[in-house]
Amino acid sequence: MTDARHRAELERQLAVIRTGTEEILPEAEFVRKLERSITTGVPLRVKQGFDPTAPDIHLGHTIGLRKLRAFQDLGHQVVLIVGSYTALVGDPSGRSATRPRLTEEEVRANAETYLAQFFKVVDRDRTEVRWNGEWFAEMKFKEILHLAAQFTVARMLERDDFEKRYKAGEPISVHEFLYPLMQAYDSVVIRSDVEIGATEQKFNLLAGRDIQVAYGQEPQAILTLPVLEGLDGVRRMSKSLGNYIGVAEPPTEIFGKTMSLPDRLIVRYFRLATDATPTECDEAARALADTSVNPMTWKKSLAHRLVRMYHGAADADRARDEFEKQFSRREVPSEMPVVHVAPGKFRARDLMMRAFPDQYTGSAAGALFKQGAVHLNGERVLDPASEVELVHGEAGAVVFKVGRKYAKVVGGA
RNA sequence: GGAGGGGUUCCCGAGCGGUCAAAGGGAGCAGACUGUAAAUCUGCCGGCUUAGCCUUCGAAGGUUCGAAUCCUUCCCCCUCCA
Repeated sequence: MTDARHRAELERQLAVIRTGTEEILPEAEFVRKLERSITTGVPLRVKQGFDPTAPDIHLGHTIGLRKLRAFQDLGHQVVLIVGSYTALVGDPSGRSATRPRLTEEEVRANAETYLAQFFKVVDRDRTEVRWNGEWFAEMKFKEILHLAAQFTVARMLERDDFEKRYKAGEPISVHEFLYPLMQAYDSVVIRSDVEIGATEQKFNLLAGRDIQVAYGQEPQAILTLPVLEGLDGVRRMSKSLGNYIGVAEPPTEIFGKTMSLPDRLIVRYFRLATDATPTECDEAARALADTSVNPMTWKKSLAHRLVRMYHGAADADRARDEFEKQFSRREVPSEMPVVHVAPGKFRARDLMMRAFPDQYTGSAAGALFKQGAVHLNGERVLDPASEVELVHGEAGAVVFKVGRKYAKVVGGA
């Protein structure tokens, strides 16, 4: 390739990499690395780690994953670190409390679920997967001391989350200080050129640079990605907050959850969580700025797009139809959980609790009746003690609606 | 090692011998309204065979007719000093 060709290729790659990226640090260093990769034909080693703590991948994670995929499509090498050992510590990032520590079995099971979902976005064939237990399990105490000696307590305490916890009088365990160092050491072992992570990971990512230098390596560049707000529209999307849309969730769930998003997040979701082109995103932004446009139309289009990405176009159409049927036209959904119960006479509350196993306590269920939340075959039932007869067979099935949830009870085995 | 402060229901946080299943806020759930948006109003929000009963206020004992509240021991956290 000629210099001009290299130049053009560099620009092309940078444009892709910068899209939806929060920060590249240090930018000039990154550009040099990329340039060198293009001229020498040696792909960049792009690192991302994850801790197998909460195995479900949600849209918040996909921002990073889609960036990894973009790197792959540009010909670079993705290195995924499974934090089997770091998970035993628990990342203090963004945390106001020490994380619970996991057992090794939990870690393994979580990692498997995670990987299956990870490769829905990232290309398996162009990914090197490494478990960091591979090197940490073997590490000698002397080596740990050497690693720990490369960083000072003052710098550790500069971290916003540590500082806040410290000032607030919250406990910080010594082992939590090891977390950034472990993540940094991963970069040394796999000789990372670039590490990507969410903005809140910035400290950990930067620590990698220092540690790589301490171990005689060229420091990695870091690339941070925005944090996606969850369904409440305020707090970050996370499994523990329960405000997430998981990529492995069924089509109707993804569609429905998307529809419950606050309107102001529509464009942001388009940009960060979908494969819509920048032009398409701009179009959505322009349309939504016009107050005569009903945001619902665009939200449906967002929901459809998200389902299509993870389940395909046919499922996306079905999810939309189902949504319109159930919520716009308030009809009974085509599918709902079915529970089989031996026929007989029941108090309404008891049958309702059978319809939604393990979801309600007797008190809670009784309260829902009194609040008018329970519908039985379309009719509101206020008295939890009213008698319901369940006869055998599909024809005598009873459909419960509690709030927005449906379930069917069929008599018989 | 010394001195002091503190552990309350999902979270924050009040209570400091009976009127406490425990104020208030947040989260959550439900009803009305609606676009499963926002805002607003209302109700629920430990459990149960629900006019009553049972189990909760770090743990275990004790005092008392009666304890989240008092005493003892223990566990844990924080701050300051070393």
